[in-house]
Amino acid sequence: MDAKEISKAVIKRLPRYYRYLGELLEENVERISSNDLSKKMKVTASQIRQDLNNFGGFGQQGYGYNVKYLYTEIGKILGLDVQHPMIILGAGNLGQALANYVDFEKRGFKLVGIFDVNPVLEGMAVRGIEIQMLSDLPLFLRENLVEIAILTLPKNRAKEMANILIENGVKAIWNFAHVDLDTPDDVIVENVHLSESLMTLSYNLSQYRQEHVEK
Amino acid sequence: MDAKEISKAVIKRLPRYYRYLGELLEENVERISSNDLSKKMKVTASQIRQDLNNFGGFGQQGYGYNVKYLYTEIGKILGLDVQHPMIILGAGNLGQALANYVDFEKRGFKLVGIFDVNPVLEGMAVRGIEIQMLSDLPLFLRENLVEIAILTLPKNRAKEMANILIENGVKAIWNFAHVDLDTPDDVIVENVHLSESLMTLSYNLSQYRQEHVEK
DNA sequence: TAGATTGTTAATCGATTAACAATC
DNA sequence: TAGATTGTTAATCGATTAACAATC
Repeated sequence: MDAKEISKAVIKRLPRYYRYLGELLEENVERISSNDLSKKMKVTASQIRQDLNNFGGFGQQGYGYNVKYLYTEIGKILGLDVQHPMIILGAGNLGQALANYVDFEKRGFKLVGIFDVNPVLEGMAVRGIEIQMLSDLPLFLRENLVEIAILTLPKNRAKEMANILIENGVKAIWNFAHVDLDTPDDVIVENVHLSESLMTLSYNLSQYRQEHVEK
Repeated sequence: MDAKEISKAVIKRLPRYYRYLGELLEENVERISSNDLSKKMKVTASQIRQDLNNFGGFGQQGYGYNVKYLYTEIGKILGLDVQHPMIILGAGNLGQALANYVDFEKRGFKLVGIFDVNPVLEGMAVRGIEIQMLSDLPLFLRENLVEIAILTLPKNRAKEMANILIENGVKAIWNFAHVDLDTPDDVIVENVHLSESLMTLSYNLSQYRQEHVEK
């Protein structure tokens, strides 16, 4: 029904708008113009207006944008107005770090299970949720509604578990494993490849040095 | 001296090439054509050739690319052939998770210090490195060469510490705090905004559902 | 030499910015 | 009404893909 396809670039920017609007809201700012926001965010005002207009006319000529309204609307667009039951596979440091992010819960991402292979961890609780064995995952998925799975497993096991998730109807995977998952079209994958991010940093650092006369 | 400016899009793809070439190397593949690599990586062969040619002619007509050679060369471009002394600010779950990534060390990213505000953590060691108090950071920076700082602190403290890092000559910040740092041109910042990544996932999930007849 | 595949130019596509009429 | 600022079209810029001559 929706005719216009929204570009990936726009979508990637939405959460950043949401963050800035949230900050303005905390500062009790009532309205903001694309121009003022553009200065804060260091993007062009034109881009802000174009981006927002992909989703409808949130502003008002001569006035600008109502911060609270825009914040709420972007929240809805991002799906933050509904609960997303979520599990974590891999209760290592990273898995536990993510489990402890209080902010996620605030935005509707509700942790309902944590799984690991290590029997030593079994029964240990993180934020009130007991760590279960990965072997119990298929049963858990049949008995509980899970929308999002967070994968913080080594790459081989990540691939294997991704298949189990897909077979059991999980529709979104937040993948921290250093591997590209092969998934059907109806499963959303968002990758966080930390080592690639660090390499990008390293590239920029090396490059900058070469351009600005090392030695 | 280098005339041609390399686009950000290309740079972001480099680590992924590096990862795939590393895998091929492990599988003892000696050479690969842009066409075969394009199938594996699900990008166009044309893009691969264009990307690589930004840095020089690594291939050979009629043959393709030598995997080992290309892997090494991309490694050099990414600055992985030299050591990067690195510290972590924030010894929470995320900081500890990053400290424990063995892979980083393999690529030249050498952890030389971990800092936190929590006195309870003082003296505790992660991977043989004792956690120090953040108040000791300026002194540490004056006495030790640090290239990269990893920021896993809450946003207010992150901003404050970023300034201290900059004042003391740290040239690159890997920022996990939910804030955009304001840094001079000669300081490289690479942001990892995890909550924004999760929101993108959430958007795609919601969108897919709306397009494919919920209910 | 014939076949394969790169390096590179040209064509296409998409995203960003500029400009301005519409309108609050 | 006059001023401000959006929504939106048009112009520009950049990135991707296609095509093919060069060459191993």
